[in-house]
Amino acid sequence: MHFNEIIHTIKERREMMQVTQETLAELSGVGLRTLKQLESGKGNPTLQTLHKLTDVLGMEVCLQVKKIQ
Amino acid sequence: MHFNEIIHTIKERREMMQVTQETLAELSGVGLRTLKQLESGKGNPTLQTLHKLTDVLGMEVCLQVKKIQ
DNA sequence: CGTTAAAATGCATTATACGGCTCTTTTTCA
DNA sequence: TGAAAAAGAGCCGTATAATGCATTTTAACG
Repeated sequence: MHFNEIIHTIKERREMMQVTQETLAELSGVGLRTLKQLESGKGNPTLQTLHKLTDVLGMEVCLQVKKIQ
Repeated sequence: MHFNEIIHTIKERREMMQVTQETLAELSGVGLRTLKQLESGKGNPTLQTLHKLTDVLGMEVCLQVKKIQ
C-alpha cells in the first residue's frame, strides 16, 4: 500500500463516517493542523499519529508481505 | 496490529533474512542509529522511515478495518 | 447572491525523529 | 574463554513533524 493510498484511505474513511476534520482531530487527539496537512498530501506522519487516527476510524496499521507483481 | 507488533515484525523479518542492522540500514537508506532505536522499542518512526525499511524487507505498510474482538 | 460550515494555507513555535560518532554491552563462535 | 561481530546506548546537532492561531478559499444551501 503506497503512501498516497494510506492517506487517501484515511480521508475516504472519515468522509464515509461523515465526520469533519475537526471532529476527527478532537476524537483522536491529533492536532487539526496536522490532520489537514496530512489529508492534503503534505506530510510524513509518525506511526503514533497514524495510529491515533486509524484507531478512531476503526482501522489499524499493519505490515504484510508484499505480493509478487 | 499494535505498535510493538509492527516493530517486532520488522526485527523478526530482518533476522529471518539473516541481515544485520547495519546492512538493512545501508540497503534501506535509513540511518543505523534510527534502526537501532526502532528495534529496541524506543522510537516513533515516520511513515517514510517505515516504508524504506519494509520495502527492503519485501513487506509493505497497509491499513485495514479492525476485526471485531 | 449572501451566509455559514468545512477545508486549505501562511506564519511561528515547540517537540521530536533522524542520523553520525563513540563507547559499552551482549551475542556468536572457534 | 577469548576475540570478533552485532546490538544497544549516550551525546548532540539538524531537519522536520506536530501544533496553534489567524486568514483565505471552497462547498453547501437558503
